[in-house]
Order: sequence, then structure tokens, then C-alpha cells
Amino acid sequence: MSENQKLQTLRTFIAKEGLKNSRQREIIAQVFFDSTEHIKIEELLQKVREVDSKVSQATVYRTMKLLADCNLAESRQFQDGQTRYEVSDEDGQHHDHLICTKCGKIVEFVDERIEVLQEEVAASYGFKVSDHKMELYGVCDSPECSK
Amino acid sequence: MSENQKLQTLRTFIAKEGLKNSRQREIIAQVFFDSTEHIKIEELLQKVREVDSKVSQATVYRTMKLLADCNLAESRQFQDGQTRYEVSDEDGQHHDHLICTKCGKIVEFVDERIEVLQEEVAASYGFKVSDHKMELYGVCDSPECSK
DNA sequence: GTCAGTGCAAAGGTTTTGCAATTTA
DNA sequence: TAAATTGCAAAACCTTTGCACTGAC
Repeated sequence: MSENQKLQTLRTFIAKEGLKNSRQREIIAQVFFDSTEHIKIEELLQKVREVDSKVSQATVYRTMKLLADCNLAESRQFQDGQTRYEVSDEDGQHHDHLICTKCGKIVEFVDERIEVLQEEVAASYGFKVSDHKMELYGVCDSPECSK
Repeated sequence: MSENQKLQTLRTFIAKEGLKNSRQREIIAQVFFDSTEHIKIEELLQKVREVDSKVSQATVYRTMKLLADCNLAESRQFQDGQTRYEVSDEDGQHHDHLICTKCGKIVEFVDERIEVLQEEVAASYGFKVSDHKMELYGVCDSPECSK
């Protein structure tokens, strides 16, 4: 899904819900869709303010909740106490994370075999899975981290 | 590992690090080791105060950090913004969580096949896994949740 | 013109910290 | 006795909210 299609999805959602669009929402959404993965509100605000220095933090928080509501963003909490948002995968496909505990690098991955086993295990406990989070913490292979 | 062995591990750690033990630490550790899984600081404080009503919240926070340092406790963040602690698995074996999004029930599980695949996937990205978190969200099979 | 969105600042909730007093080794 | 721990309250964080004002439809 292109950035424009995402913007369109947002506009449609806003209209459908009887909400109103705004300059700020367009800016925030655009900056977010164009951002690196796992962006923090603070980082997002900073980038947004390069476009319009008057946008408030509260608006960024509110807009990210809106984007999450229309499934264009997903919130994640790693372990630094700050909520991060990432652009949703268009096709509903999940991805998980490998996180280097030394340099903080985050790599995304998907493994279909694991996904299948997750469903299977959940079913054996009577659960129907709707979502999941998997984070693998370890040391990456950069010279500094792996030595 | 019995509760007493855990207490002993804590005492040894304290001694080794040149720290000092205290009545409060013993109470907190004991209550924690004896607690249900995934306890919140607030719940822990409440239980601790049934033993000694004067113990402060700050001491509970500090003690839990200490227990995490000596690998007797692990912190987890689900999605309610509160840190929860759980008693570490004695043998280093991990368990993961199934969380019912309707009733909040949390079930623990281990699946060796998934663990193996995790290592494998990580290795393919040059990572050496030291830890992981996996949470499956879904609906459990209680009559109310599954209907 | 109406009603939603914004910005600001204040309030909320959780966790951390500075410091004097206390307790441990 | 020296040094770590405690309790308290204040501070530090991140996030949410109330409200008057602005802007979209």
C-alpha cells in the first residue's frame, strides 16, 4: 500500500466516523508513514515540527491513537517505557523483532513456521489467537557487539 | 529451587556485592517468591504491608530491581503501562504467555519446537539469542469469552 | 454556524531520586 | 562506626485531559 493509499484510507476513516480532517493530521500521518520503524512520539513530534513548528505533542498523541484505530499504525512497548509506533503491515502479516541488547539495533523478521506453531499451541490451550508479539533479545553480529 | 534456596541466593548476592540485608528485603522477597505470577508493584506492596505496614513503595521498587539483578525476578510489560514481575524459572527455561483479551486470563506455556526455531531464525540474522518474550493475544475458551 | 480539532498547561499515573534518619555489618 | 537502606516527599517521566480558541465541513 502506497503512502497515498494510506492517506486515503485515513481520510475515508475520518469521513466515515463523522470526524474532521486537519492540516496537523495530514502532516503527522505523512511524516509517520515516511518514518523509520518503531518511532517514538518524541521523535515523531520533532520531525513533524520541521514541517510545522507549532504542532503540539498532544495532537501527535491523539493522532497516533487515531491511526491505530484505523489500523494504519500499531503501538509497541519495548522496555524503555516509551510507546513506539510502527506502520502497519498492509496485508495483515505480522512481523516480529530481534533486538540487540548491546547496540539497540532492531531487525524485523517473519517466520511462517513459528506462526503456525503459535496457532497450534494456542489451540491446545483453547485459545484463538488474534494477535501476538515476539521479541528475541540477544547480541547482533556487528564487530563491537559480538566480540 | 525452593523458596529458601531463593532467599539464600539473594543473601549470597547481597554479601558478594558488599550490600547489606534488611528486614524489608527479606519480607519483600519472601512475599514475592510466594506470590502469583505477574504481580504488580502495587499488589506486592499491599501484600508486603500485611506483614509490615510501614514498608514504603520506594523500597519495593528498589528491592524488585535488586531481585532482577540477581536473576530471581523478571520484569514484564504487558499493555497496561504497569511493570509486572514474575519469579524466574529456576532452570533458565523460558515460558511464554497466552493472554485472553476478553477476561485478561494469562496462561503460561513452553513449546520447545518454537524455542528451537527462534534460535534458528536469530542465527540466520547473525544474532545470538539470550532472552525472548512471546505473547499470544486471543480469546480463551471460557463460555463468556468464546461466545 | 456547528461541532470537532488544536494548543496549552495542568493533571494523572508510574517510577525514580535526594536526603535526613535508621539500621546493618 | 562507617556505609548501606529506608521512608518520605518531591521530582521525573510519559501520557491524558479540560478548556478556550480555531478551523473544517
